[in-house]
Amino acid sequence: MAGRLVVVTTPQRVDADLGWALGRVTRAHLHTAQEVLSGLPGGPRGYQVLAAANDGEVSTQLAIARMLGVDRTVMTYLLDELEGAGLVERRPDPADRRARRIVLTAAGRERLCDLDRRLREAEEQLLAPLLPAERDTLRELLRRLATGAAQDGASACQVAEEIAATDGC
Amino acid sequence: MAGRLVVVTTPQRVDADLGWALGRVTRAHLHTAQEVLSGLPGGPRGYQVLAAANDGEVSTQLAIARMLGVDRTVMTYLLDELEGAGLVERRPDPADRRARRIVLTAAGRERLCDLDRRLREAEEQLLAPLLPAERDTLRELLRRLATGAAQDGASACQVAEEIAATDGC
DNA sequence: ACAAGATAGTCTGTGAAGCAGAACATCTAG
DNA sequence: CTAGATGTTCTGCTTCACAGACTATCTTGT
Repeated sequence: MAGRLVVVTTPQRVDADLGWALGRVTRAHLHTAQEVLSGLPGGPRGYQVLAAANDGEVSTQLAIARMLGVDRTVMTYLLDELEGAGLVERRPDPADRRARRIVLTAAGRERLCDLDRRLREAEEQLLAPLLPAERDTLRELLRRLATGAAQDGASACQVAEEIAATDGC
Repeated sequence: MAGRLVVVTTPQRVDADLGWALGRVTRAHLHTAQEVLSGLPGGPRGYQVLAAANDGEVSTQLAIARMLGVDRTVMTYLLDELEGAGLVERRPDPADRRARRIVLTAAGRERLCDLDRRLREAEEQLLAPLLPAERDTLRELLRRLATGAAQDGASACQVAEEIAATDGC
């Protein structure tokens, strides 16, 4: 209200709400992802389980569940389906016989690799309204937020561009 | 597979997945929002309905439903609750007697204003891992993605900083 | 002016999805 | 060796949102 010399943008407008934008983008992403991942057991979450299991650092069911933010009881039937499709295996953890290590089968790795590529394409289409550099910035900012990591040196606007050229697979 | 000379970053790691980051951040935001909005009928979505109805441009139930990405049948009981709490009113649309215009009551505007402020604080805490400028960049990028708008001139990294100083209410 | 189809809102049923809680096996600490 | 914590699975329940039908109104074509 005070007469500051300010463009009067964003006073309680929905499209200024972070929650609204997040929800909308997430929903849109989920939608495109579901098309790409329609055949995969568990859909988008099935993919995330594959990806989580693939990078090895987290591999027990509970660790994956926590990383993906799903209930542990959900992991059970998610993995049932993925295992049934021959994409992952539940191996006894040698260090802790209560736990199961989730490892990808050869088919699983192959499938993941393929999906990864197609997902990337779909995402780029989703991010079309942004400039290429901005897309990388967004990815990087979201990644850092999701991991809870603070900036490690340079600003994201620069960092993002350095990440660009990777091949996948 | 082919021996390209490439830094082997981000080969199918979960935390490189846009969907994963989006889901995680959205979930975190929803969680903090739910604390702030615990008393509000409809929770976070109740807030979004208030915000959508407040900016006037979209005001019929269906328009709001589409903007928020909820089913029209859900709007009915969402609005029932908000109306029951005396925060909004359903007024007949003079131009179309099928439609209802959703308008905020005085109490609704006041409530929205208060929630808006507290939500902002909570969000800033959520965005703590990012630098202040990066937070604005993220907000701006997400907003543009959500509205589907392409960049209108300057890059977001600059644009965001110009938006900063607004008062709300 | 009238009929036919589209659209806004509401209501009812149904199906799915996920969580709480218990059960079982195993680990860790005292 | 006991007591409590932790990983996984299973059962039951609640919740929630979607499909579909229904009414009222708008729109279009003839």
